[in-house]
Amino acid sequence: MFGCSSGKTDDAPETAPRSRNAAATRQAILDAAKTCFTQDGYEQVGVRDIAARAGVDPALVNRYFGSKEGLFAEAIARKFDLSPLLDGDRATLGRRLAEYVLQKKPVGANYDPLMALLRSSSSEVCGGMLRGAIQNGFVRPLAERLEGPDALARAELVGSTLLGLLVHRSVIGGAEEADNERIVALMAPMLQGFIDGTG
Amino acid sequence: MFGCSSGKTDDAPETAPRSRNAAATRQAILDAAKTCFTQDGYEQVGVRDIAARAGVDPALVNRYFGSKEGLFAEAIARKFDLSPLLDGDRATLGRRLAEYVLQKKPVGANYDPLMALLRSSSSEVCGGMLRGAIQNGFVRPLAERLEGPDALARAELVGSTLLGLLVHRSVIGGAEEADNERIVALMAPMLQGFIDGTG
Amino acid sequence: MFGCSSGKTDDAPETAPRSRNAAATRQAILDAAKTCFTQDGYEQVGVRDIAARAGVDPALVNRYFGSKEGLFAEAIARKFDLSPLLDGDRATLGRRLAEYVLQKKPVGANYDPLMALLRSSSSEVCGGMLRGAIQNGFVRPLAERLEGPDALARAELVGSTLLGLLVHRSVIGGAEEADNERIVALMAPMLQGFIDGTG
Amino acid sequence: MFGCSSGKTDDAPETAPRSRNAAATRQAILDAAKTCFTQDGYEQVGVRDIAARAGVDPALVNRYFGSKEGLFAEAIARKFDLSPLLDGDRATLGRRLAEYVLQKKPVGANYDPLMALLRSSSSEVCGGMLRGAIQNGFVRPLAERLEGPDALARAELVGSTLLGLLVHRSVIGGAEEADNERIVALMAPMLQGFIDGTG
DNA sequence: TATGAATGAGCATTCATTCAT
DNA sequence: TATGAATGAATGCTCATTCAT
Repeated sequence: MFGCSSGKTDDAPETAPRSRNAAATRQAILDAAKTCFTQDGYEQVGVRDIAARAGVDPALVNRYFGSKEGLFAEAIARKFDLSPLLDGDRATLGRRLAEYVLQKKPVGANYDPLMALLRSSSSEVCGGMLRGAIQNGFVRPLAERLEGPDALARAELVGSTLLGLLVHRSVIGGAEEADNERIVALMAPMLQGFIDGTG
Repeated sequence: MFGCSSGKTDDAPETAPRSRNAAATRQAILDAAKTCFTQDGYEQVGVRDIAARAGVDPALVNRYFGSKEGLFAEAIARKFDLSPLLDGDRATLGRRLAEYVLQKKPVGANYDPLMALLRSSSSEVCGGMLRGAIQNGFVRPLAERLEGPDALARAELVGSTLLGLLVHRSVIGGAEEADNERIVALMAPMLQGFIDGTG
Repeated sequence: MFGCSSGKTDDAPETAPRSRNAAATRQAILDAAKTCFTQDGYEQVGVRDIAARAGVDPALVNRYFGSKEGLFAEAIARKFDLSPLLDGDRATLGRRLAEYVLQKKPVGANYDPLMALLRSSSSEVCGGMLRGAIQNGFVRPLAERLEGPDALARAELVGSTLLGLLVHRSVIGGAEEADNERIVALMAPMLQGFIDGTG
Repeated sequence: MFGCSSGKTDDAPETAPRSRNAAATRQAILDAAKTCFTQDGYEQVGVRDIAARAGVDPALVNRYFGSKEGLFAEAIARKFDLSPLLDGDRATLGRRLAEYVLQKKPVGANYDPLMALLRSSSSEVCGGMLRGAIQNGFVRPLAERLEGPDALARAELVGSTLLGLLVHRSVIGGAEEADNERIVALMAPMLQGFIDGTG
C-alpha cells in the first residue's frame, strides 16, 4: 500500500510539529482516518496508511483507538448524524437532500461520512456499525419528522435513494455541474414525494 | 476464508470430472467466480475460494484470466448486460425493475451481476470496470429506449435509484417480504416517472 | 494481556495514594512483580501488567530497575532464599518440604518464589539467574546442613525432586487435596532419604 | 529474534537443495521445529526462526501445519510417547529412566520431546497439549505396567521426579559426567521404589 | 495442460523501551 | 521525580501470484 489513496501521498497536512501532544495526535489520526476511509473504504485502508497520513507511528493508532475497527467506529460510524440536514423547511427538504449528496465537493473530498460508510459497506466487520449508523443517523430522525402512514418505509426509501445517488456520483461518474443541476431537478420532486407521503 | 460464502461450500455444481478440458475448466472458474463475487464482492473473495468452488487449482485462475482482476472483468464486468430486462411492456418497466432488485432470490440461482458489481464497488481496482459496465450494460440501453428530453440523465437516475434500493436490501437491512411489496409499490411510480419522462 | 492473571485484577493492594514517594513506589512495583511473576512467569507478564497492578506508570519500571530483566532479578532471583524452610527438626524436613511445594496456598498470599522461578524457567533471559538462585537459595544452604558423603549431590536431588513436584502441581495437574496427602506420604521418605544420606 | 537459539544460526542442515518436494519440506519444518522448540520452548521460538532453520519461507509453516500451535502439536505433543522406554526388565526400569533424562546428550540436543514440553510449559496455548502428552505418553503407560495400590499416583510421582531431574539438568546445571553417574545411582532406587510400590 | 510448492509482500497488533515534558 | 507519548522492531498469519515439474 502506498499513502492513502492513488497518488495522494504528499497532500497530507503534516504542517505542525505537533509532537508530544496527545490530543493533537489523536485528532490527527482521526482526521487522517476520516479522509482515508472516505476515499477508499474500510478494507482498502491500512492502519499504516492512516498513520502515515497523520504523520505518526502506526502503533499509536492502536494505542488510542484499540483497533482499526475501533478507529472506524469513532471516526465515522459513531458520530454519523445527518439530522441537522433534516431541520429547516420541510417543503424543500427533498431538494436539499439531493443537493447534499450531489454537492460539488470533489469525489475524493476530505471527509464525507456517508461516502465512508458506503465505501466500507462490503466489509464484514463494519456490517453492524453501518446498519446502525444509517438507521440512527438518518432514517430514524427522518421518519420522526414525517407525517402520514408508512413513515419508516418512506424514510428508508429516501435513504436508499440518496445512497443510490451517492453511488451514481462516486461510481457511475463525475458528471459535470450542469448535469448535477438537472439531476437535482429531477430527483428532488421524487424525494419530496416520499417526504410528503404523496409519492 | 471459509469456502465462498456462508455454508454454501458444497452446493457447487462440479458437474463432471471435467479434467483436462480447458474450455470446461475455464467455464467452471467463470461460474464459480460469478457466484462468489455476487455473494461477497471482489475484495472479500479469494482466488482460493473461487478455485475451490470450481474444483480446480488456484493457479489456473491466473493461467486463464491473468489475474483476479481479469477474472472479475470477464465474469462480471465485461458481459454485464441488463438490457433483456428492459424489453417488454414499457408501461410496467418501473415496477419490473423495482421487483428485480428487491426480489428475494436473485435472477439466476447464484448469480446477480448487479449485486456483484455493487458488492465490489469499494474496490479500487474495479472502479473503472464498474462505471463502464453499468453505463454500457444498463444506462445506455435504457436511454436508447426512452423518449423525450434528458433521456440519458433520466436513465442514469433510474440506474442510481436501483443501486440505492440494492444497497437498501443488502446493507441497510433484510426487510420482510411484506415490506418489499410496499416498497415496490412506493418505488415503482417514481421509476416509471423517470422512464416516462413525467418525473 | 489482561490484568496480571485470571480475574485477579482488582485484588491488588494499592494500599496508599503513595504518590511522589520513591521508596514506596519502588516497593509497590516489587510487590506487584512478585505476584505477577509467581502467577504467570517471566515471559507471560508484561511490564504494563506489573505497572497496572502497582498503580504506577510502566516507564517507572525501567526507571527503577533498568529493565524487565532487572526487575525480575531484584524481585525474585536475587533475594531467593528458602533457607528458613530448612531450619527446624531435621528428621521431618523431607515431609515439610514435600508439603511446602504441594500445599494449595502458596507460602505468601500471592508470592511463591520457587513457583515464580519455575514458571520463568523457559525464558532465555532468566536462565542464568535461575541457576544461581536455586543453587544459592536452596541447594547450598541445604547441603551445608547435610552430613555424610555427597552432600551437595544429595541436596541437588532434593531440589530437583521438589521442582518436579512443582511441575506436577502446576502443569500436569490439579490433583485433589486427598491425592496431595497420599503424594506427600509417598514423597516424604524419598526426600528424607536424600537428606539423611540413607537413600 | 536471531536464528533459533543463541548463535546456533548456521548449524542448520540445509544440506540438500530439497526444493519443490512437499514431503521433504514438511519434514524439514518438522525437524527444525523439534530442534527449536526443544532448545527454547514454544513462546520463545518464532515461526520465522523455524522457517529460517528449515531453509523455507515462513508462509510454508502455516501452509503445512495451519498455525504455530498446530506445528507444535504435530512436532512435539501429538507424538509424544515414552512407552518404549518402559518395556524391558521391570527391575532396572528406575535406573533406565534416570539415565534417560540425564543422558549425556548436550543440553541443546537436537530433539528431546520431554525437554520441549518442559520448556513450553509456561505457554498458555500449550497447556492442554502438555497435560495430555505427559499423561498419555508417559504416566498412563507406566501406570498400566505397575502392580499394587496407588499405581496411578506412583506413576505420576515417577513422572514428576523425572521432570525434576530434567529441570536439574537443564537449569540447575550442567553437571559433569561423574556427577551424573552419582545422581543416577542415588535416584534410581527411589524411582524403583515407586515402580515396585515399595517406596 | 495442469499441478501444487514456493514466494514475498502485506496485514493488524503487541511489546519493552526511550524521551520530552 | 514522575508522566505518558512516541517508538520501532517483532509477532503470527494471509494473500495473489509465480515457477518447476
